[in-house]
Amino acid sequence: MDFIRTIVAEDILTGKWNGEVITRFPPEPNGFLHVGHAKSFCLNFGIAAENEGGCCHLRFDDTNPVMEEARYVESILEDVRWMGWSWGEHLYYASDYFDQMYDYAFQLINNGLAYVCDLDAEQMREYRGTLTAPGKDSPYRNRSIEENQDLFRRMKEGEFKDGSRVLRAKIDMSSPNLNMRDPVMYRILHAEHHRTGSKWFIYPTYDWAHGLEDSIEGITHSLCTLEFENHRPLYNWYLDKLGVHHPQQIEFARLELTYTVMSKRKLLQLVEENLVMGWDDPRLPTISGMRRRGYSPESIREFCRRIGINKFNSTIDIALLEHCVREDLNKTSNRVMAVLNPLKVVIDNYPDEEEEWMDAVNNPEDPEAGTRKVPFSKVFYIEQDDFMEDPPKKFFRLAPGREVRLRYAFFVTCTDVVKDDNGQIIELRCSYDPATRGGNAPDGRKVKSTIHWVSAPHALNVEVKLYDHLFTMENPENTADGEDFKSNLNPQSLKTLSDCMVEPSLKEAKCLDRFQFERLGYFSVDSDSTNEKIVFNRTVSLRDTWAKIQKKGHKKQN
RNA sequence: UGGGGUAUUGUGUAAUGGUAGCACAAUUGAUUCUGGUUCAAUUUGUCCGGGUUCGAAUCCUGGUACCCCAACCA
Repeated sequence: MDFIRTIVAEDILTGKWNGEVITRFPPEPNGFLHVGHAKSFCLNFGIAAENEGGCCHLRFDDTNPVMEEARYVESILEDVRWMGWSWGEHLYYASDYFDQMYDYAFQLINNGLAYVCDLDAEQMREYRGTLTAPGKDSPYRNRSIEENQDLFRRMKEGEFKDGSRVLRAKIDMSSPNLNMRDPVMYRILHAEHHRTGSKWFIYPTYDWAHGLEDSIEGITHSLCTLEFENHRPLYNWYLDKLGVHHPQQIEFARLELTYTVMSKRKLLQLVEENLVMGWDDPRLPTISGMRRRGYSPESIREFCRRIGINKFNSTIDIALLEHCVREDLNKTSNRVMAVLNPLKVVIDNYPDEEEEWMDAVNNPEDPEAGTRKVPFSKVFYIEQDDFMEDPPKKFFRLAPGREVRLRYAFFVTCTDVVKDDNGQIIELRCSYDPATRGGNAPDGRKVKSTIHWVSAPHALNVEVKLYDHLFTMENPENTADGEDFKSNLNPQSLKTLSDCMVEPSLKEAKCLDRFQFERLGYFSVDSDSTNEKIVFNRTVSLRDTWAKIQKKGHKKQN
């Protein structure tokens, strides 16, 4: 149990909130959700679900109309729902509280705790002081309550230009916590809001609004990330001065992952500069990207559970995410045979027009998944990597004179290698043993390897997209002088294979369907698929000990 | 530099004064009609220095390192 759940459990035991647990997930609709957000909403919805009567609100923190768009609201709703969480009746928008917040602000003005300040942004920075030096009081700090009331009302009416005035809390310009040095509560913004339209000319800042949103909704445990720890005294101040419900804020560390970036700002940059295909690019750690790539919600939730919750920055190895998705997909996805880089094979002693339908197990991890028939014929494809003319010691697959098993079919022996004028291998000739039908030899002889295959006349031609890490560096921020994170983009992160062969059972595959291509990895049908051509995304490869052996071999040679 | 946080194997995370455990990664072996899965095993750790105690990752004390804060972003 993590430290936050421990606190919640204690609070229930002591009856701190009358045993209630009300959490919330408060995204700003200024971008798509990523797996870091998943950590947060799995925590919030998770805690609510684990406690009887608990509930978790989904609230859009839409206080800055210049950054926010309705389409982001849509995507966030879809992503949270897809991840398996439901907010029930509890869908809220900060913008629904704008009137209430305005009243609260007036309350502070009436009590001499807030004032309208005419300093511009640069002047305000000068007056704020530095980390070590205290700030100076604004010359407008001691306006009369009446003048503040009048000015603030006129700010709301839209009388003043953007940036000309703000409403500030009157706290302490010499506080060692810079957030307490008379922070801005309202700024003038003549901007169209995606929900309130042109009703407002002033918008609350996050610091003013956020605590109020939690308070209005009766949140008990307000869970947020570490950087807001410094803001907690300010939220406390607002809530105490207003005398309203005061949730308990608890901070935890953001998720960081190796080989990727996790800030909405950077993701936006990649999208806007067309360095990726969009917010749902399968290489991105966005929920929509991971969905498109073939990740299951279950695997992402399991990942979020395993990484834990803490109070210090840490970077999780992306291998853990990959492990979680393999673990889930191994149990749930049906096996099929697909050849990514085809090499034609002809069996000389197999009848020309013959076709046989072999029994294949759909999922050895799940007997319920049943079996299917896979067509076999004289000409088929195998993986180029499954043949070597001059194999090293540890290579177990097909080679001249060697016998291997074709999965669910026959034992075949390579008898000849056909090459083109350039010496490239273009075809293999084999003989087969009819007695091994189904894949077992009656005499009990063994082969070192079983390889997959796809019958040529029955094959479906498809496109496959292979993905690698988006960045070449574990930490993309680790850059040479004068470069930014984009200089670490991996030019090999997407590899498109347009001439792959898959077994005919895949003809009916629908968008987002997941499969294991035997011996290769997990693949999912991409939204770019057409009636003419199915496109598959590789979600993640299978663990590949042969690749490791090869790598080691290379290292030894070099 | 003022303030607020945090330090446990390569990476993450447990242990709340009593054998430093688990997962991922790595390595080895067994099983296997997927070089997959499964199973078994191995390697590596309490930021540093003092103190209290029979006993300290945990308590005290002094250091060190890292993160956050000087947007009218969230």
